[in-house]
Amino acid sequence: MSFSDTLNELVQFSEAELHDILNHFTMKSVSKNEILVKQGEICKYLYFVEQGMGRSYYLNDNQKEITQWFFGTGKFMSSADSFFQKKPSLYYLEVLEDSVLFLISKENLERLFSKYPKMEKLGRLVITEMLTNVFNKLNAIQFQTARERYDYMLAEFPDIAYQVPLGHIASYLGMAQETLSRIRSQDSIN
Amino acid sequence: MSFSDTLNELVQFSEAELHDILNHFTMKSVSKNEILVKQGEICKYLYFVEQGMGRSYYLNDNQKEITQWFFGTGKFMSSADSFFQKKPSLYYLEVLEDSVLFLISKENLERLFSKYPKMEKLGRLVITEMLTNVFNKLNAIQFQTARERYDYMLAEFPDIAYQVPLGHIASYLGMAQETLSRIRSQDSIN
DNA sequence: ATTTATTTTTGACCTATATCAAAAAGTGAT
DNA sequence: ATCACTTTTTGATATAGGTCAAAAATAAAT
Repeated sequence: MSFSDTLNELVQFSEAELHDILNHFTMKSVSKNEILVKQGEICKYLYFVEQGMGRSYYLNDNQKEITQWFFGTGKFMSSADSFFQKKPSLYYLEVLEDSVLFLISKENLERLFSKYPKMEKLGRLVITEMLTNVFNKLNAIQFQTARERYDYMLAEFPDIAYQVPLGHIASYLGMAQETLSRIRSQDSIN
Repeated sequence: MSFSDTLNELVQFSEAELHDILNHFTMKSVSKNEILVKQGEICKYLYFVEQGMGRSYYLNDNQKEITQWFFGTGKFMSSADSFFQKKPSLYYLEVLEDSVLFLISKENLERLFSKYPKMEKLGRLVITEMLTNVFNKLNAIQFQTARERYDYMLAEFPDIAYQVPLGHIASYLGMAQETLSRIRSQDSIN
């Protein structure tokens, strides 16, 4: 589903509105492993993943990368707090495969917000959906076994689960990568 | 800090605006252990905790209560997804001590949103703050020891940590209540 | 095509924390 | 003040999953 379809599904826009809104975004092709934002930098753009996927991650005390979130095709990707509050980002934002993104600056987004009240609603929808998803992950992580967490991953990100390095998924799920490897090998037996 | 002070701190309002906004809310006193929303019901109101505290929780497969979030004085409390999307709530909302709340229906809130664009901004601020907090908890839970999680709790909810039953905190932190009890008894030795 | 680097798998061992059970402490109601 | 009920603590035991180390499989580079 294209960007404009996604927008239109969330809130009904006219052709002209949609056209104008699209014009506030910039399309960008980025290649695999490109870093969009570094920890400590301000996240200047909100991205829409038209095609491809990305992740956010941080470095823990042992400098190990911990994946915080995956952003698949059709999702908005950003370091939300950094973007909206103009604070240094706690996370890296990385593209995991060659991707096409639409990006918008905070200033332009604000312009859209004031021009189209419906955009405010769209913003609220997108961010509450994100909040719900994060709570879901929290519930999965909080009390479930490694096996169950992986099942959650398969359900939540079926497209992503098989396309990114094992280690990224393991850290996302809060387990050692050896554990995830063992879980997967169990699966392939049955 | 009172409700109007909190609003004013997030976004600057005039006296008249503030007065009008306040008028869209209803003040309500609720007593300890009162349930505001049950799992499966639609959460009809957004609450501001003027005084007191509450929590959201759900029942796991063994019918055990799992605390999902604490809402202290000065915070907005709701089952966000249910409230904004009018979907059945996945969570109970409970008041943990005699409290004073300001509540508003979705319809009234929408009215405020369209009347005061600044309210939209406030809404965005509140919800991105929530999102940040949930991500923080996720990071704490994902890879930290029971001891470290409890430290996170003390840092994040210092007021709440000593005022609610141990079991609520343990489930919030994703550990057995026996474990939390042992952590605390370690503390009191030193 | 080889070599080099990266990622995944497998094995052995260990530890943090869960679970089960029972005692102790605390709280509320009559 | 006593009884009933709830919450917290303590002890003993079990286990899921972490850690360390090395081998195997993949992928990337020359």
